[in-house]
Formats: sequence, C-alpha cells, structure tokens
Amino acid sequence: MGITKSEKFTEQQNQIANFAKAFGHPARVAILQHLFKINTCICGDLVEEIGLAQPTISQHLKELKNLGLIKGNIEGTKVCYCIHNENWTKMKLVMHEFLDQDILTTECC
Amino acid sequence: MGITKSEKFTEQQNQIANFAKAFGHPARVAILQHLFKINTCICGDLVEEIGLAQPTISQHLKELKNLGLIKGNIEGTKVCYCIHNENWTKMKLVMHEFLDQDILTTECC
DNA sequence: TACTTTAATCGTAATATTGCAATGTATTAA
DNA sequence: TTAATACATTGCAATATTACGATTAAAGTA
Repeated sequence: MGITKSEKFTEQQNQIANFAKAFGHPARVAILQHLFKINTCICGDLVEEIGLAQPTISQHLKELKNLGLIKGNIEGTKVCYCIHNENWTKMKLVMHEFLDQDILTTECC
Repeated sequence: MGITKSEKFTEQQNQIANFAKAFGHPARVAILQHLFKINTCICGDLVEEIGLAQPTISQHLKELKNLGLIKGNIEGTKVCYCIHNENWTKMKLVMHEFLDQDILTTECC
C-alpha cells in the first residue's frame, strides 16, 4: 500500500521519522551542509553546487522549508536561503534524545 | 525518475542519508526504541508491540539488520533481536557530526 | 512421523519519492 | 514596455517504499 500507518505510532515517533526523512536524501544533506558552510545567506547557487536540475533543488528546498529547518528571504529576483537556527536546535533535541538512548542501557548479546 | 543520484554526492553524505532513511519510518523508530527499552533480547513480540503484520515487521527488521544497527540470533523457532551496540555508536558519531555542525557557525539572518 | 510454532520470503497492490522539461511568476535591467 | 534573470510550479515518467496475504523453511512437540 506504500502508505505509512502513522496513527499506530506516537507523535514523538512520527516526529523523529519526519526529521529523519528530511535527512534521508543526500541532496538535502548536501544543501544543509552548504548552508552551514557558507554561513552568510547566499542565494541560489545551490543548483551549481549540488549538480541537480533547478526544479529538483527547488523541490528539496521546499521540503526543508516545510519542516522549518531552513528559511528563504526574497531579495530581488533571488531568494536567499539559510538555516533556521532556532528550529534546528529544537530538531537536535529530538534527534539527540533518540540517538543517545543507548546510554541508559547495557549490552545484552 | 525516483532514483537517487548517489554518485553526485560524497560517501559521507550518502552514509548520513542511509542512516537517516532507516529512521525515516516510525515503525523502525518504534522497533529500535523497544529493543532499547526491553534491553534483553526480545523476539517476535515486536509484531504485537508495533501492531503491523508479521511480514511487515520482518521487512523493517531486515532493513535495520542490513544497515548493521541490529543483530538477530536464532533461538529455536524464535529469533532474538537486539541493538548492535558497536555499530550504533559508530552511527551516532556520523549523525552527531552532521547535527552539530551548527555549533561552528554564527547566526546570519 | 505428523503437527505446531515462528519467522522469512514471495508476489502484488497502493502510494511516495525523485528528477526534469516545460511553463509560470515576479523582479530587475535596458 | 520589453527582455532577461531567478525561482517556483506543473505534469509526468521511473523507481522506491510500505503493507500484507499466501507460502515456505526450520525447529520444536506430540
């Protein structure tokens, strides 16, 4: 059926999965890394940087924006994207809690 | 075309994406959380715990196993799954480096 | 041996994702 | 006003993912 049965899971589990899904494509990983690296908001040279077609990049940017991880400011004909630092920090809290749950447990097999 | 152009990205970027993809479904998040919670190797009661059909759970387990995040020991007719602690730690290093890249940068907009 | 239990695999349907050409839209430049 | 630039949107094709019924395989039990 190809449809995830989200109603079977907790809100936290779905939230983790949604963030993870955003990082589940190397293009989006590369976009985020580039935005961090450039630091100052640089505009749409992401297409050249990543090497995928412009509509494809635009689509990936939209997903990251919908999740709140980046924001885009229109500047003339260009759009300036950058990390949404506050939301990135919130996302990190959620993901770190998930990743670090092994700290509480002991080896078993 | 539905096919990810992995060759356009670095090995590190693809690795992050692959780990993230594993966490990109709430059933797999739930499975991992349950394995951590139970701690001692729990077997196919994951099917009851999660509430999806047995073949579906089996499929999710296979993905997690292929990535190396869990391991399964056959015990009679049952199979005992648990976290692969060493690989989990390695995965965490990769993911933490990605998530914490904001520490190095300063606000821009 | 025959039966049961447990889990993997196969096959298939439904839906999601990825990628891009073509097109649309808004702003700037001439 | 017209043309150019920069992105977003649309539409579609190819592939991937999710889910599960049916079946199979392996080990224990009667």
